[in-house]
Amino acid sequence: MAEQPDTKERILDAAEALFAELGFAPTSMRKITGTAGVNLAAVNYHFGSKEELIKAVFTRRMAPLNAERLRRLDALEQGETAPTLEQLLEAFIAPALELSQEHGGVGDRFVKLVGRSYTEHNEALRDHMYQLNRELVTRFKAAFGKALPHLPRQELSWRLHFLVGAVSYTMAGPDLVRLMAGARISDSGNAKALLSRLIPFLAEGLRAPLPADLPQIQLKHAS
Amino acid sequence: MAEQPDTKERILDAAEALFAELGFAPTSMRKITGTAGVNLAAVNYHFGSKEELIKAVFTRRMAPLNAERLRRLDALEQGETAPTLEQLLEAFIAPALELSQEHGGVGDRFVKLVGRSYTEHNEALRDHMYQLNRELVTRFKAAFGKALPHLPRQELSWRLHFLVGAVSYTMAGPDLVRLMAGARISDSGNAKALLSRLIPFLAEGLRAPLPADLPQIQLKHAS
DNA sequence: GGTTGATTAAAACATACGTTTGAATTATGG
DNA sequence: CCATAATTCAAACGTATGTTTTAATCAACC
Repeated sequence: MAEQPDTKERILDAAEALFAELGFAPTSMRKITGTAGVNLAAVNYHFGSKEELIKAVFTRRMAPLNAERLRRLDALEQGETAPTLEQLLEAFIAPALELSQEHGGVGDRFVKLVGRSYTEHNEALRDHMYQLNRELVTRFKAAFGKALPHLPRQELSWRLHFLVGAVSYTMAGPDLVRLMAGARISDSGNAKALLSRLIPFLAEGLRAPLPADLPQIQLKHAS
Repeated sequence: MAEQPDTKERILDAAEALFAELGFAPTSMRKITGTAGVNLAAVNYHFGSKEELIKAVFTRRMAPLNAERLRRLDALEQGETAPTLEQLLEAFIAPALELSQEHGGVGDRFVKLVGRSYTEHNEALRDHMYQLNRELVTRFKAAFGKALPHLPRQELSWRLHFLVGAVSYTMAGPDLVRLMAGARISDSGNAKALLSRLIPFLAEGLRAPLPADLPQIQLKHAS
């Protein structure tokens, strides 16, 4: 009943890199196994199918990433003063940026992949990501709600949606747009700089006054 | 030298819908021509290849969309007072939302598609989109720069990047996240509501104070 | 109204895909 | 050290892909 740490890991590494570079559909089993230096049948043997391999690629890194995010959220919530928006944003974003610098930039591939997964046309993967992120979303949504007590719940949902969009797009977006800004995220110094750029933008966005002309909701105006 | 407006348009319509629903790779020529009710060879005859068809799908609607955006920008810049951030944002976003409601919701498919195109793994398409958006980006970047005179140029680039991310993700993102917020963009009333939600969020984000701890740039502080 | 060029049609092209098979090989446990 | 399970391997499976081909059909023009 062997279980060497070799073949499966090599497949996951190769798949992760190729998925990030090419996308899921254009990444064939032959490219994956060729890059990994293993036999073509190894993927089906170890993972069952290409679809299951895709899920495994995400699971491997998503679980530790979200655990770290929740660990930081716990730390903030155990402090004496209520966490600020900026602190919550850092707890959410920083672990992803740090992951992107691990292993000499290998993690960057995964972060890119995660951002792209949200717009991928793959229902099974979306379901899987939804489950992987379920607790995370619940916890952070509640925390942001406490930090923005005057914001109606539906408004909060939308703003968090915008937030995730800005973050995902920044991490997953085409290099074209990154280059427009003259920097690469994976460069070590720039991760911190990116964080200190994202956080004020998002924090002020979250704090924005309520839209005046929303027809559908009766707002209780805060005095 | 006939040129009936039929076959090519039907192919474009079918391809647009299928690309938005399934993505590029999983949408086969046979699905496209089958949906359009034309012969399999029609795509290669009229467009040359699948790749060229993809480009054509984007070109068809992108050109009028960006023309409308620039028309509104022109109108704002010809006014007596300098355009506000909110006005610029509306000029940029509203035409896309309006397009999404045209033709009984058919345009919604395209708007979704545009958002997704930014994260698609297709270099040729990215180049094509870059060219289609080149003038637009230049003009709006300059306009935002005038509205935010104290913001360093590089900082502006990043914030516009975040902006595009939030907008694209909102329009293209998985229905999962939209449903979380309890609304569908394509519903007619919600487009206006979405606009009045996005604009304050983005405007305040753009107005956010400069990040304090950026090591790499020497800032000229405005008095 | 026949001729020319543009369009459609049916069929086949070669290639690449994900997966399965069955034997060879390796590691494991008694 | 043999038996047994786990893994690797080369090869083939059937299917689906984008594209091309060749003939049939259609429209317009002199």
